[in-house]
Amino acid sequence: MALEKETEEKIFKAAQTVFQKRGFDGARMQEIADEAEINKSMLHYYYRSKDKLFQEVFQAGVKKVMPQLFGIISSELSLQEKVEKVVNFYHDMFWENQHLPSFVTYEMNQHPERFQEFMSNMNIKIPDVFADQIRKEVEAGRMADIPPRQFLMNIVGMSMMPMVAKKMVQTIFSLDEEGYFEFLEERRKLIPILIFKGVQPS
Amino acid sequence: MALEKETEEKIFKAAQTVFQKRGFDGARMQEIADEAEINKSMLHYYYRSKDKLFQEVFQAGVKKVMPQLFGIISSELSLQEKVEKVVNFYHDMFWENQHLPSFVTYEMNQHPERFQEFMSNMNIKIPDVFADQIRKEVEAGRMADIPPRQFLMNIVGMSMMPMVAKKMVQTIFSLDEEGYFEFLEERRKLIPILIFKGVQPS
DNA sequence: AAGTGTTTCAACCATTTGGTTGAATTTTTT
DNA sequence: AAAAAATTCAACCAAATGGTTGAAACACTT
Repeated sequence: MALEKETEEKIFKAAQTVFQKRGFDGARMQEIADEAEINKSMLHYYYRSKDKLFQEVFQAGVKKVMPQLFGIISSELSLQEKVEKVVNFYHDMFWENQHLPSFVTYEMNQHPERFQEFMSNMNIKIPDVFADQIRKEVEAGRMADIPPRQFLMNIVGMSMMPMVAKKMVQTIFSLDEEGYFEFLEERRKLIPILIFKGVQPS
Repeated sequence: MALEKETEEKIFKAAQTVFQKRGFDGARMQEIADEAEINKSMLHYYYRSKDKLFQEVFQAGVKKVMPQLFGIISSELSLQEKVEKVVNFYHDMFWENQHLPSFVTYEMNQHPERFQEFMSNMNIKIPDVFADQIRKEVEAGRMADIPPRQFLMNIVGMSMMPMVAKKMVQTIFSLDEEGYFEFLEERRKLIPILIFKGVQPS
């Protein structure tokens, strides 16, 4: 039982590594087996097919991102704190899972049908508390009128884009690994300021 | 000779459609042939291999995006006008090439080596005129101090992210095709305002 | 009309790939 | 110690896939 769980986990982690790096179409079962240091037979012993293994990896990926995001914006924190928390969450998560943002984004485009149901099952919608918070700021004249979905898109776009387009950013700005990380740390501080100044009333 | 060019172009356009939609690994030569309404033999008659065909499609994709972007920010327009032009360029280009932003971004991550040289050959770096423009605004106290690369990243991130993550945006915000397009048109107007308010001096 | 390049078609090939099988070995449970 | 489960290995299979070939039909140029 101890070994059993270990192996299943080894396989799963290897699958995460390979799928997130290569995508579904680019991933090879043999590479997953090698990465897990087991043989191909074991893959099918624990997970019946590539498809099934992929689904679990993908869903785990979505679960690692979405609940946290919606957890933060559904909380009772101030808007300011929410923005900072979301930005920090994306940046922290990215160090541990460099390919995750790109992976989830891309595979979601490739197989939307399969996962829209799965997404609806989780509580994926802009929470009232978040929309209300923005409306209140607008009515108090402390914020320009902006649709909550656009406000959210600003935060996510500003944070995720440089992660999803890592190699593009590195190439255009001539950044090695270290320079790229500095670039992201620079952004981490800048984004909340930008977001709020950006919606000041004019 | 007339037919020759036509066929080569039919193949190329079909390859664009299929590669941009499915990615290199997901694309099938047979599907490209079907899309072009010719048979597989012709693909190899004009383009020797999948790899070669892909390279041309990818490079054409990069060329459709990068020179325009850098053309705009290298021009003699005001900062304000540049931002508006870039945002409009991304939004206009996207209607015609819905998969292009996602395609270029993703494939660049998958095969960075192959294309970094190609990118250097084009004049891909932040032009002095753009950096100077920002520096001047900062020194005049009309703008908060912000690294030019971050300023550029803001524009591109705000514009491209909802395109690259189309299905994610649609799912989270419950948008059908029409609602999604409205969402993007809403953004087209919002982004320049946000960008400039965001960097106002405090 | 002859010759050249283009296009089709169908068959073919080698390789890759996801998946299977079954026997042998090791580990865990009872 | 016996039974059950986990693991390995190597061989195997069928389907998919990128690519090739060669002959026949067609189009275009000269």
